[in-house]
Amino acid sequence: MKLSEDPRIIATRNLALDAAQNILQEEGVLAVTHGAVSKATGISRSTLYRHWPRLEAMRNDAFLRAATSPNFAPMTNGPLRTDLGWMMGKLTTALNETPWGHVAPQVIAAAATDKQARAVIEGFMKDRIASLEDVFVAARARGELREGTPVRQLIEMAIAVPYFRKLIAGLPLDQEWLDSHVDLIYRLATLPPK
Amino acid sequence: MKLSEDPRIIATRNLALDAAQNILQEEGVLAVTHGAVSKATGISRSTLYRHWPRLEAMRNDAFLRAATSPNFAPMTNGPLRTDLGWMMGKLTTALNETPWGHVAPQVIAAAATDKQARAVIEGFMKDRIASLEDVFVAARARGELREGTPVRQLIEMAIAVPYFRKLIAGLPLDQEWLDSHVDLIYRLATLPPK
DNA sequence: ATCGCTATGCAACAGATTGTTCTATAGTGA
DNA sequence: TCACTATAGAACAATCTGTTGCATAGCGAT
Repeated sequence: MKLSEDPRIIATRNLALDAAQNILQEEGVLAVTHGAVSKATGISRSTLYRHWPRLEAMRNDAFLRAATSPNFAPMTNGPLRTDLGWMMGKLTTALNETPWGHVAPQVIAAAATDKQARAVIEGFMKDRIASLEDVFVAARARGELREGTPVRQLIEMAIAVPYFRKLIAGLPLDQEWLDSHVDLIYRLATLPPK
Repeated sequence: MKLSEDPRIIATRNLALDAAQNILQEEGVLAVTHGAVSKATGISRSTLYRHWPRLEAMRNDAFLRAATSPNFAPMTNGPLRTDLGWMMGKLTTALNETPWGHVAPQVIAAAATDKQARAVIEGFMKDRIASLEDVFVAARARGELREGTPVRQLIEMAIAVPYFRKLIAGLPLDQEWLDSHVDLIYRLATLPPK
């Protein structure tokens, strides 16, 4: 058997990372310490040091746990307006209802100095961009997009606004906003040539 | 004379806040402590405690210093495309060349729990939105905008993308990007009715 | 049920950091 | 020159960090 399958290890690890993620989103990266997690969970400090001898590793695991989110398999049956609405709905839900929405600002702040935090963000963004790209590629294959549509730019806009609203401006991502946002992106995508 | 005019106080305060701002952007909010600033500046800890008995106040002063930026007086002579380019250029420059571009992620992360950090962000955003609003209002007065143009939504998009690129995605804000971004916003603003 | 194996809890420790208070020194304005 | 006060520095208890050694309890296998 693999060592990591010992149920005691699993339990300790899960309990610790849940608490770490909590501390991360409520007090910031630097507050995630062996001592703080120990106090929050009842796990003894020495045990936590055994699991994560380097504090950085524990923080990174907390990042990763928060960034892990449900599958983003794109729907590309068309029409574009429908696919777009579905994908943006998924993205909005992830920001609204998973820990990522709360932890992301902390990870972003940590990315200034922490390579692993930056890697977490880049991986996350790459996924989102790829999902939307699939939607646009399928739309183009169906002939819904004219030549020269700035797909990358549209994708960036589609993602930037909800992130900006949620993480930076502190504005809600509700259904009404979502509809008008998707509508604007869609109109931009199907704009006649200049 | 006012106590605060003693040159020793001014000097100590400036030196300390410069260092605090530096630590803020490089190591995060929680790293800004009396001890860290003392070590960075040579100012003795006891002096720093005299200036800011509460650590929170020192951090907030560091936030404010970073968020203070050059005047954003809008240019509203028209045409809209020109005004828009000018304003977005100012916003981009501020993100690229002032401390705000580096400190903002830390302030945003701190805003999760720190009311003053949130106030700093909200004030900053309100300024930016108001500046762009002036541009659109002037354009409407000149008859450049049709009725029903979703100005608030356009402003949000205009601001969201550069913030997203710079703070979240880690992408550059160069001239080429700026031109195509302004172009897209302009086309959206002057879109024919559905 | 028993027996190795090992993860955990607990206590102890040095070193660093924090918040506080005191005194001596040095810069300030009159 | 003189009174005032900001600063530096030292000392202190309290807390936090990183590490180690040992006893206990849970695990899988026989």
